[in-house]
Amino acid sequence: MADAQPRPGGRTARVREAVLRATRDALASGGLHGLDLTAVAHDAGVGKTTVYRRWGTPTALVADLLVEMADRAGDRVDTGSLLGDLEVNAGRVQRTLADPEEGGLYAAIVAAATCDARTAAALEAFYDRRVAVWAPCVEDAVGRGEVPAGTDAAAVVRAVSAPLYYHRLTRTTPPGEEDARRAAAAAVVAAVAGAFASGA
Amino acid sequence: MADAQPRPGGRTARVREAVLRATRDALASGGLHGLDLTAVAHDAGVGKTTVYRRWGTPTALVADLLVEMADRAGDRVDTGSLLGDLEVNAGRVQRTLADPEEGGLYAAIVAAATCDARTAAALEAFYDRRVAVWAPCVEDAVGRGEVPAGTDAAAVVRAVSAPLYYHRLTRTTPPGEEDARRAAAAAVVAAVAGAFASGA
DNA sequence: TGCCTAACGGAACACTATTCCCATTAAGGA
DNA sequence: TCCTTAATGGGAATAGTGTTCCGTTAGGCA
Repeated sequence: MADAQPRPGGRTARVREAVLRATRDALASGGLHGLDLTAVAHDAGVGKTTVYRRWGTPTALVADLLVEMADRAGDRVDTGSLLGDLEVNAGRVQRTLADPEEGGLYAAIVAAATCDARTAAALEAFYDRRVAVWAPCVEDAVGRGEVPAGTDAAAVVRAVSAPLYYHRLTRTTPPGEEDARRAAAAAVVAAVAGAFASGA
Repeated sequence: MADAQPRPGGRTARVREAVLRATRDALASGGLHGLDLTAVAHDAGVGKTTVYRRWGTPTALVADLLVEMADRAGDRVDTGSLLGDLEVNAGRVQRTLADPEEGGLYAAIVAAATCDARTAAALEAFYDRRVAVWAPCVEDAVGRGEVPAGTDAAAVVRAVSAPLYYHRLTRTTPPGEEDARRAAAAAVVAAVAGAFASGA
């Protein structure tokens, strides 16, 4: 997104990395409300003019952070069964959301996306990439005959994350391991029953 | 929450109503970012000092709005089957979230809750009330033998809303009727299979 | 190695959000 | 009906935040 720069050399790259790290820390600890560009610039050790010129608004900063985060998305696993794969996925999502810092970061990013269309587009792209990484689990399950052909793999993957995010965003206690197991189990059962088949 | 006032008579109540209405409109059209207390006061036809004195912050305004919204939560339905009941529920949630104004309002409220603990508590209370209204659908289904005894009714109700909210918050296109049907169907299938049983 | 220019950093500037002050209004009770 | 006082409303003062200017630094290239 911001990589087509005429001079993306050493200093520019270092500044971006430092600013995004400071942005990440600020979001994790103070949420979207605590994202002050002046403070971010100070924590990153760069002039605030630089932050204003290159990003301009808090939400643009979040959008760029999402681009970087997408580059670090973890790989899928292959346990041999859909339930096993999705339990691993659900566990990772649950631990991320339950962690005070990481969970706050994700909540703040979702909040930022509600305030700005570009950030919303970046968030969608971020989850599209994560879903694309895990969708093969479902496709493999189709190949093994675990779930019906025509199953919407992306929908199944999203069905695992959905209750965990919903829990994190609408309740004051974070989701636990039990919630993760339920999320995976419910998604698998529904997928097996054909609830995510495109024709149904 | 703000009802134990020494003099909650006519004027005070009218001011609160007008301010909350203006808050609702501002959130629906401009999101949390567009919630300017001065503008809210002007639109409500009250002095800005009043808004600052009684509420103080945008998130406090949202928290009070949630108290009022909880008082207007719609009733459950009784179609005679769990799937029928939850399809109605899912349809209402989906239409609410897909509506540009209403959907924006809910997204903004979720965003506000990520910024402030009191607002988060109000949001949780709001959904607790809505879940409590619909949980009897699941309990009735247990009574009819549709789903196993020991099923966590609240979890089933939340499982219907979760994918619709997740969709609204993480994607740029709103959830559609097909998503609502899938959400209800998946929740029912999972509940029938015992995925929401407390023991499992 | 040295030039050219993009990118950066510090400080002044402009603007908006918030609070303070005090006159005015209208609940609630005798 | 009148009195007491909580609550409101408008405007000025203040604080805090966002924006811009301009000199300095350091990539990129010959």
